[in-house]
Amino acid sequence: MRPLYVYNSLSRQRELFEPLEEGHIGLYVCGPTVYSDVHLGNCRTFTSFDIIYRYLLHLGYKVRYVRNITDVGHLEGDVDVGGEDKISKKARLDKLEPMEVVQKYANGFHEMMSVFNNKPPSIEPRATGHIIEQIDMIQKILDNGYAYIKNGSVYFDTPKFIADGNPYGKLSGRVVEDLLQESRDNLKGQDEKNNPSDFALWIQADERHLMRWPSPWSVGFPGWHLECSAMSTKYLGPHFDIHGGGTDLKFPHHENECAQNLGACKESPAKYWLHTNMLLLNGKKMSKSDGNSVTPGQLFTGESDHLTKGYDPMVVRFFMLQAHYRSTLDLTDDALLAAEKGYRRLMEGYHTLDSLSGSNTGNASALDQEIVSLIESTYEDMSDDFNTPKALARLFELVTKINGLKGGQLKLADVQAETIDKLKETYSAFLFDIFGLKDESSEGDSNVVDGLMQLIIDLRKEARSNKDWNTADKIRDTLSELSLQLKDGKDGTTWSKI
RNA sequence: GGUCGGGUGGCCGAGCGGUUAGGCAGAGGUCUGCAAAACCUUGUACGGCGGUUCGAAUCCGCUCCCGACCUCCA
Repeated sequence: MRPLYVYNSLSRQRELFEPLEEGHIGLYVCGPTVYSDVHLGNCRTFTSFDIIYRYLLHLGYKVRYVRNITDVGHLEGDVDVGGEDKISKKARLDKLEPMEVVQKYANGFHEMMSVFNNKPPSIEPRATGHIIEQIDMIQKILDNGYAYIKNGSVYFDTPKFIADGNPYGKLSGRVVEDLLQESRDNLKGQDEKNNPSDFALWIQADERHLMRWPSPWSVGFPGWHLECSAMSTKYLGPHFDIHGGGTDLKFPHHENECAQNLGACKESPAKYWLHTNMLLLNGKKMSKSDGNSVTPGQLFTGESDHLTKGYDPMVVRFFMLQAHYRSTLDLTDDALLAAEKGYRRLMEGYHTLDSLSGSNTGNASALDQEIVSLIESTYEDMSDDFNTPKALARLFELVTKINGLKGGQLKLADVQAETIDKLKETYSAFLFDIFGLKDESSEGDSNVVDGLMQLIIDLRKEARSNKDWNTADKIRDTLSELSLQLKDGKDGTTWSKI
């Protein structure tokens, strides 16, 4: 298998990827909390991991991809300052059952994932379906002495954990002394926790809370950080290959996951931690409150002050591919406009390539070697921490070759038939299997429309050969008003939707 | 305030010690009844000031901006 390098947040270095078990990979990604419509930033994160997942599969690994759905335990604000469960709050405000809220937004989330052509994970566990596992894990942490009970709630004891030499702060780069110091400074009398750096594992709930379960400590609900630990352990074991999520989850969520796993199982959950960076809008973080925000829906329809038009989901996906997953990506109308054209060029390249066929079985020429080496580079770039922008650049260089072969600037006779086949295989593998793009132009057009268009094109051709420019231009202009564009080429006229 | 990341040509965005990134826009050209589209070719760059080096966008120091996290966040 081709060597793969990944940037590990834990070591802050690019490392050679070595699975714990030959040929198999356990991948856990923190999923969404389903209390409102999917955020566009979520879409970038899950699309990034979708591409990672797809590439691992393409390399031949058997991947168990676990991505949870958080349907309980995610609080707004902190427990001790009256933080309320996000799902529970939404249910109360909308007068719905919590599970109605969960179902509604989980459905919406799945639809959006499908619109972006993201593959579903192998397992999509929900927090509410794993209350028993979470209670078990809390008990283990208590048994190991890293948690304490206060008024029916259970808290993780960070000072004790640190005092025993455990690496709290390693993943997120926090300095332990600072965390403890900060804790002492901020400690106020009314806090239920012994220490502000402690976090809730189990939260006692009163009758107003809609989602409550019995536990050895109280009727309540689990803390947010715990679910991921419990579910990743259940489905991937206490130590697995890759844990992913957005970089904003590094602290405290992922740091606490590490602590919980160490506290319960004495093992750090993942060998490699991968973090995706944020999506910005016009250079700033998206935020609903100050209006700097675009929903996926608005992006597709163009109904937003930030956009001049709507964009196809595949254009958006292509746009995301143009940046590395660890870099912030700035969404602007100009950038999307550029991405739209680039995406079309890439797809056109695919169609052009499809129409080429090699017949040369002779020796490899310089051009031949150039193409083979570009193919190889595409794989190398992708294997270098999933560098999609670089791999994409190689593909565009191949487009130039493909167009040259089609246009006659390059000689098809110089390229071995075998190379053309390999090029076709690689090109389509990257476009569709790895990058997960879809060829929208070939979808949804019925035979009737195709037939009618061909008839119109034929009639116009007749008019043109009679030098009846009025008729020819009238056809062209009318179709143009219907957003149908005619393209007069050397080999006849083709059409497409604008 | 603390921690971390970043400032690359008109825009987006790779690269991170010597090589053309790539896409879009611009310019020139091919094709064409005209136009559009498509295709080909092509210019422009590394926030500022110092330093290390034969050589720096890439390393070091200072400085100025920007962003993220530190509290729910993908």
